[in-house]
Amino acid sequence: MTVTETMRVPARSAGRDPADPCATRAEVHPRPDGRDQYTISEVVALTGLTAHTLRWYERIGLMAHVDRSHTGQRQYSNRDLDWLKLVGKLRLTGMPVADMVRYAELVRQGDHTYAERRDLLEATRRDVLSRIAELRDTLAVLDHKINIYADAGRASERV
Amino acid sequence: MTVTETMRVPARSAGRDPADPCATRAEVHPRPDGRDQYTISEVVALTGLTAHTLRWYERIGLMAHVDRSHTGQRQYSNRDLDWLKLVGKLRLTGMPVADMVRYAELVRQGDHTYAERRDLLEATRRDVLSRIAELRDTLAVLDHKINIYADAGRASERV
DNA sequence: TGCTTGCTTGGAGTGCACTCGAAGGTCATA
DNA sequence: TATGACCTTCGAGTGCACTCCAAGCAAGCA
Repeated sequence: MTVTETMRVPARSAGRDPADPCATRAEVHPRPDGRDQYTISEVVALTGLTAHTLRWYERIGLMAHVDRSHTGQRQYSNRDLDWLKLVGKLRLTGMPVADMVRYAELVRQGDHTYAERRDLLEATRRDVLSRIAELRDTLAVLDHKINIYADAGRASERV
Repeated sequence: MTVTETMRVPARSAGRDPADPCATRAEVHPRPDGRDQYTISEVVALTGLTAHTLRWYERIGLMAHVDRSHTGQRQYSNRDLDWLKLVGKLRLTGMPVADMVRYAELVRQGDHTYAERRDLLEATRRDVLSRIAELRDTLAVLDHKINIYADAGRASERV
């Protein structure tokens, strides 16, 4: 992978708009080494997503435009990483990408969309709760079946 | 929908092979009205699947061949309905259709596949457990975000 | 007798979420 | 200076799980 640690000084791009696109304010979690610039391959290693998928996320508007170096290469910030972490969680809930894009748009539109964002998140929360209930139910069915097979196994041993 | 209640006498097909394809033995749950024959549109109503999907399930081997009337129309049994219910549960776990087909094949192959079926089910069980854990985790993130928006809302009220 | 409804078939089409390929630019090291 | 690693773009391709279509048969009804 080689991940050449260039670590240039934040040219002028680190000072992003304080009402930033894709993270809830005051929620940026700096990574242990204190850096705030990551190449796409570093983000690949950190998130488990592919570089293709990261570029695609940006193309469809699921991520705000990522900073570029003077040669045009992407430089992801801690804020971007936080956003990707949230996206990862939302993806696990089965939320369609289109809905996540909608949420990203709301974030980009600024503070006056708080209520709508909250509604969206609360609807998702309800979804997650019912998915958990479904899975519990499925677990019960699975356990029932597994027991049947276990009993059958024991019965055939006794023969 | 019209579901013409023909209710013919089980011509000769109800007496299926006791080592039946797609249900664990002694697990047929008769429906309240005591019937054991359903047209495809009745099954659509009972399962929420489309007729297209039901035919497709049969085509790909996710269901054993369904009985036909003398005119070639499908007649689903209670056993088929039980199987569809299990498939529905497995589908909720995110199990790929190909894996469900594999399980259906094992069922069709008879009793000597019990151990393998059980392994498959236990692997699925582990998956379900970890999905539940993931969803709980996501729930925590969601609650955290929702609280932030709620606080922001209260703060702006106070202004 | 014709019309409508509901069913049959095989094959083609759809939507989603990636996933890949081709052509080309930049940079550090041999 | 050239080799290789890494990046860029846009457009096309993939795999999954359906979903639909066209042509045609059977049964009930005016």
